[in-house]
Amino acid sequence: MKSEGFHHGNLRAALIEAARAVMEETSSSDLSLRDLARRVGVSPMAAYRHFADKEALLRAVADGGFGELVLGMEAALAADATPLARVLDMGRAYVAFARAHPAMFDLMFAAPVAGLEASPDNGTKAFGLLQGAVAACSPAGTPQGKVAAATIRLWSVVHGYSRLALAGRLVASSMTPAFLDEVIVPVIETLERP
Amino acid sequence: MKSEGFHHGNLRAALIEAARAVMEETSSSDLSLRDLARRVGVSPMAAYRHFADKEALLRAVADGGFGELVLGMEAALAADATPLARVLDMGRAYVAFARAHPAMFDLMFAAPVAGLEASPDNGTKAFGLLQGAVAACSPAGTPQGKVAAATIRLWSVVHGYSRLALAGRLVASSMTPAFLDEVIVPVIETLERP
DNA sequence: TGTACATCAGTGAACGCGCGTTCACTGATGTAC
DNA sequence: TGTACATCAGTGAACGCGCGTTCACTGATGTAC
Repeated sequence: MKSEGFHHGNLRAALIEAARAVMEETSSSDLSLRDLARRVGVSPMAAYRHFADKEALLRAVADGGFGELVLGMEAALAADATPLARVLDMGRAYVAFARAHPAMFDLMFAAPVAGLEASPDNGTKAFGLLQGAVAACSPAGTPQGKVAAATIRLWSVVHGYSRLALAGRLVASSMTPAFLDEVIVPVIETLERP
Repeated sequence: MKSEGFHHGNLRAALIEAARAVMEETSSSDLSLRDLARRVGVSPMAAYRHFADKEALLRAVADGGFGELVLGMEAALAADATPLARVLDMGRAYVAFARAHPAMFDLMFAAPVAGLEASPDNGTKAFGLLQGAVAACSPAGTPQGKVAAATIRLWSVVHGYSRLALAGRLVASSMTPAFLDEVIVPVIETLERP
């Protein structure tokens, strides 16, 4: 039994979870360290035991978001039989994630990330998943550059669609699942072409 | 001769221009009304003579950004002979704008815009330009829904590519003009297909 | 088995800041007569 | 041609707020002997 005393137990996780909760409530990625501490029932300074500064906390929250996105994409991977169906479902999962968690999605791509090659995060993992799925669709012997371009083409289309939807730039009739498929499918069909 | 006295002359335009300048300097879309007033040499309250509140100022700045984007897209339209080349160049212009003015691009798509159908802005105009260019590529008699999907497909790909680049999610080799073309061109080729 | 003590994980007050906006105001401008 | 006066476009001080972070600190924990 965990005592409810001086020591919190798992403050790090609790802060990250609080951040997630705030974003769901407010649909905004504006987070305040003080507010998170308040919600967890801890003094503002307690956060500094677990994170160097606010920026580090936010990066941890964002990485958690990417982790969740990866789970969704992996589920899509597992659910389908053909490579093309897998890619389509991954794209759908990507957009579904963005629309279900708009503030988190915002945070994940908010700050320009530096040194990503040196220390890959869950975002890198998500990209890797997509790249693998795209490669599986490409004819044997397709040059690596073509696969890279196809991956970014697909990522761009689902990412851009997500952001336009969240920014309120798409009318309602452009946000149905059927319409999304109409947007994505022709891009996927470019994968098999020589 | 404009007196340098009590009255500023064109404070509204000056504030918008200051916002633009701050964003170029800082590469951030974090703007403070007080800071803009300070730069223009005016008291913070003077801004309220021209804008209802900070939000309204930001919307005006963003609309100016969309206006500039429209200019770039119109230049692309005028510069090419074939419908397909026009669309490609518009896509290039879109990405070039985003990369040249990252903070402005951020601001333009920052807040979810409401009531866009009731009062269209320059963003709507940009979308209209793209839609027209896409329609010009489509075979005669292509149903309106197909044109709409194709437009959003293209918009999504250039928008998503821009954002991924700005977020630091693309490696350097994926950000060359040639690579961008490799990303866009297959999407444009989907336009002519039945 | 008991206890001294290093370490861990918090507290709490305070600092300094800059923000958006309110309020009541005043100097400059231009127009009607 | 001169002037009264409404309107326009600013001023300037203040409010109340919440923020990230500093500093010095203390209570809880667990381990070596």
